[in-house]
Amino acid sequence: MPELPEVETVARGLDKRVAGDVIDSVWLGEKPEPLKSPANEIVAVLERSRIARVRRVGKHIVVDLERMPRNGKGKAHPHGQWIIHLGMTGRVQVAQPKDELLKHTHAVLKLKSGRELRFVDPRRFGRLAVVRLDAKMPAGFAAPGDEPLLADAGRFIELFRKRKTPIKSALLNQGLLSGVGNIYADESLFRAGIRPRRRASTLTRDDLCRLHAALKEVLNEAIALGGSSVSDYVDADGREGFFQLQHRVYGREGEPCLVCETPIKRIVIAGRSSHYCPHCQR
DNA sequence: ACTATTTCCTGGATGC
DNA sequence: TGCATCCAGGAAATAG
Repeated sequence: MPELPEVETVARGLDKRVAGDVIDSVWLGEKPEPLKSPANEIVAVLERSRIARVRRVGKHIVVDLERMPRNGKGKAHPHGQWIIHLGMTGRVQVAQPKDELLKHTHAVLKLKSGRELRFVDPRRFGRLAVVRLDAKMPAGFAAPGDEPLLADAGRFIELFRKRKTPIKSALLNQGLLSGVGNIYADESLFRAGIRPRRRASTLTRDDLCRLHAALKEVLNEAIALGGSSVSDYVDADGREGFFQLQHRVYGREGEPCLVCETPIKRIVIAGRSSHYCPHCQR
């Protein structure tokens, strides 16, 4: 499932492949479409726009769009953004028109280069939206929380120290940090030696410092390996990531802890399965 | 202002 | 083999 490292991988892959291309036309699937903006608004912002850049913000893919001046001369100017949230099973494909249309394809963008960008999402948890860059929204889309890789230890402590909720829930709260999901929350808590049910406010500054370091470490390692391919995640080129091979607790219920051989436990916190080592994590 | 719970959605796994 | 049921989970909505 796409969390920060997977979305980063997809965004980098898309940027490499489609930056500079122009969106000629847009097809959106039948209702109910997984949209956040009205369909006509999405079409209006995307069509005839040039893709300046594709990047990640939190768990969102942000496609920065430009328009040429009406007379076609002069410099392109920032115009809007296409925001993609992959949800659980969302994928963005770069395809050729002759390529078979996958079931659950909800959007197809025809590009000037002849290729197509396709949004496919069987489970429909993904969302598409557009932002117009204007006086009301000059800076465009912003995630509600801090970027985990940019927040320093002081900021990290400030975000969590007063929360009475379990630290696992706090890590998943996108309003605090944007981009951490179930896998990387569990993996960072294991590396920091902290039980997922511990109330955030009971953690010492040292605990939070260790967690901050562990989270950055695990996210960076995962990005380096192209993310985790569990469920059906693949990147923009259809390649799987390899970080699932590095998982120490996620999905390992009953298997021996890699440090002390105690069986890994699975509990449910806020409706999410949470994996930890009862011996190594306190 | 927080926190906890429910809901959305479908494919794959499981059980009888 | 076939059908029913359960489960996965990000985030919005709802309830407390």
